[in-house]
Amino acid sequence: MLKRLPRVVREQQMLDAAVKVFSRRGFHAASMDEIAEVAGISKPMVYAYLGTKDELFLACLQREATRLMEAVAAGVVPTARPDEQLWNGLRAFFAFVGAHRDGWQVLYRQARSEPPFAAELSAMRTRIVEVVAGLLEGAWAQAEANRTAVADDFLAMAFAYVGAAESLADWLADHADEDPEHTATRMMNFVWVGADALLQGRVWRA
Amino acid sequence: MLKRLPRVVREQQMLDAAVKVFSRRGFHAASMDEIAEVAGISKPMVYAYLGTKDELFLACLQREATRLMEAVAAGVVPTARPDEQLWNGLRAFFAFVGAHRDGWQVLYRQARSEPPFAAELSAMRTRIVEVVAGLLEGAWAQAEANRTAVADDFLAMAFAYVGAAESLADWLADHADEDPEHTATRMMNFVWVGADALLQGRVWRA
DNA sequence: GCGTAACCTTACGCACGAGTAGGTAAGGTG
DNA sequence: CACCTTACCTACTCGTGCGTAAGGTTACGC
Repeated sequence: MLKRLPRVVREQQMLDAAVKVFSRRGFHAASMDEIAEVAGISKPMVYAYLGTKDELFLACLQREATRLMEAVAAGVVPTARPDEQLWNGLRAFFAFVGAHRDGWQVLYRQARSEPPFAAELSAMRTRIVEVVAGLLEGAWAQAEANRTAVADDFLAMAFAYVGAAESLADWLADHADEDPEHTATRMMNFVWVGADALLQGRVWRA
Repeated sequence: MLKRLPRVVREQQMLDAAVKVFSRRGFHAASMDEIAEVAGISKPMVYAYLGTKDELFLACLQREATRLMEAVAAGVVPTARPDEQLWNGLRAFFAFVGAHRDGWQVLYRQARSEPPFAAELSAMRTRIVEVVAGLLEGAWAQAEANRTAVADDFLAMAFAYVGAAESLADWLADHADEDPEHTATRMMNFVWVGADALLQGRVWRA
């Protein structure tokens, strides 16, 4: 109607629309018709450019994931101390989520429960968990702790921390007034103080 | 064909089947036909006893939630020290998840992403978060800390801990060889050692 | 200016699955 | 034994939404 636009532009518009609709409705309840309408284009164009509904969702997921990863990577200084790396990473992470509440709250949560995409998401999550586990292991080595630890221990711990971060990201997504910086501080506090105490050999016993 | 069974029995069979199918396929991909088939009964019976698909799912959710709550409540001794209450609660929680991997992994994760049920689940979650926040506040009061804290701080912290626990529950659901007791120990360690250090006034600074 | 390739549309086919109509048989109760 | 209530079935209707066929229109190279 208004203008004929080049493919790359339309594709981004479609992805924007798709993210918005998927996030509002959930994967199944979202209809290709609505996505097309929100994108201001007709349905066959969506199929022509981005493929089937599954492929479209995957494309959304990958775009958002890439952006998130890049945002975090951009915030981190690889030469800094482990705790500062963590701090910078968390700041970038929560800032991103705060700015993309839609994208976060639903794409990641959504993908998790849809069997076809769960694997994809799980793989990304695993990469993050491994990075965090690496940081922990680095800090552990520096602390010259006298206890022994297995790789699985770091992994499980990292797993828990990532879960906590995701949970706080949800909190953030729901509390419009919460400052992402503040959320990052909360997280940093209990992660690092807790981890630090643990690494120094303090253990809880029944 | 085989036997005519009383209503209550059939209802439980149907719920069992529904949980299994919902967990395997996800809410939308699960068909009422398959649920009926797994339950060894015809579809109209499901409608007659448990109502529409939404109502059926809700019934599953509520049954599982109730069981979980009861399992945890049964494990906790209300007169014990806060850390022991937490320990007992966590043990019961992970034991339950370990024994009901199906129910957990999918019902809760599933419900979260389906708009019609998200509210229900969110309410349950909030109740748990508040209990944990209460425990933290109790411990805080006992520690006679000299810093000030707001209710929101405890809530956010509890939120993060619950997220971490859920994350470890997923880990447990995926690692058939992991012992629930061990998972509970992991959790207890970093929650309590971390919280303890925090409550004693140790704070991380940039 | 004219072909052709890229952009874009309307209008459909078709499968799948929620929910129902209408009917059969079992087993208890008088 | 007549009855009625409860358990149970087969066989449909019908909406919804994915994916596509077939055709129109604008821009750009030559």
